[in-house]
Amino acid sequence: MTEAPVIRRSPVKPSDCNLARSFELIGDRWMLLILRSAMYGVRRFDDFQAELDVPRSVLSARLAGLVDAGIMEKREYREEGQRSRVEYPLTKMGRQLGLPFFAMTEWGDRWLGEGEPHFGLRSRANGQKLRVALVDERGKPVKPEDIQYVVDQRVWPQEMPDQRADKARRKSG
Amino acid sequence: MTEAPVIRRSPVKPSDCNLARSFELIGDRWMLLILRSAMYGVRRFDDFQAELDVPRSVLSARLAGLVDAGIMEKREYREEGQRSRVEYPLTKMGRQLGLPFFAMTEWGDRWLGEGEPHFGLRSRANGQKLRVALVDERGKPVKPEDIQYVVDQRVWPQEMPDQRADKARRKSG
DNA sequence: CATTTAAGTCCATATTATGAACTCAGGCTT
DNA sequence: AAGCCTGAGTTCATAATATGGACTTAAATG
Repeated sequence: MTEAPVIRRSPVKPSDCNLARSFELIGDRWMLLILRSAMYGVRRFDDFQAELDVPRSVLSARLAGLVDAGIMEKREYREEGQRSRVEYPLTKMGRQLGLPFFAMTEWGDRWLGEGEPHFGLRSRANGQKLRVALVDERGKPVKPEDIQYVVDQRVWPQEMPDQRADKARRKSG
Repeated sequence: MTEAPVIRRSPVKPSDCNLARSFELIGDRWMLLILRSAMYGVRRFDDFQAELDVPRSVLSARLAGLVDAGIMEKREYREEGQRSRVEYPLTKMGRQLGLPFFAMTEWGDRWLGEGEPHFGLRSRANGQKLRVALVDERGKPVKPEDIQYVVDQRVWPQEMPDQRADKARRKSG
């Protein structure tokens, strides 16, 4: 392995970086936890509050931020013979956080989990477990050593830090 | 589409959820931004500080937290004829955040980006752009409508909120 | 009409962040 | 040898947020 050069600045300024923008938008403990619950279908103020034990004032502010960002929607609805209530469903923008969140779940399963994870995805077609992978334009998974970083059409010195699916060396081991 | 039932609790308690654990560990604006820079190879205290303009005291605390979590390592190193310095390289645990971060980047490109994104991944083998996808055990991408949630070996009512690769309806449009 | 439920707001206290200045050690310069 | 520079922090006063509990409002229910 060659000596890694010292890199003093990232090639993408935080202010032009969509990852940094995402983190500035939703990189907050409560927002992320609210969104996790929302992914499972939780939609009501008091349900978020009870599940997460988040202070009501904070929840109120975070939901407003999420609505503001377009990730959630605030909607009145009325169940059969009930009075009208407020709900906060995810918008499409919010629902599409599913993939990053699932990738993060896999990371947590590997590095923070103890025992079998409670949650996973499965193919309805063949019952197989699903995982997140990098695929090319034809949907073909790429070998980790074939992954290149590209910044403004140019290959960036480093490779993808680590995608080796090295044989589950679990924390517990 | 059937009426979505009201879901009052997520099927995985936050305290048993590896996603929630991940968020509790690194779900913090500065940590995430530090990790973003670290993914590009930034490793030194002053470089993080200058790039992110994070208060030095906060940076100090966050780096300690990341080291503590096992995501970064604190190491002395000495360049040719220089005095010894401190660096904070990612551990394998840290490098493996690459995939969730890239998934998040794609989300940001779609929903927060203006114009062409600055960063992407490419296959060295055939030059094709790479993207994040859900694949089955054989590496075959699954159709969005075939995705099932599984909680403790049981199928959970809802589907994956949204994986439809619906024709790029960009914010800018 | 009193209660209950849902969805908040208000407010005093506690915690954390911010920004600027300061420290400390080693190597470099003159 | 004395002073200067750099990297990696620490310290501290002030500012901003979070926390937790009580309170509010509105509609439905007994």
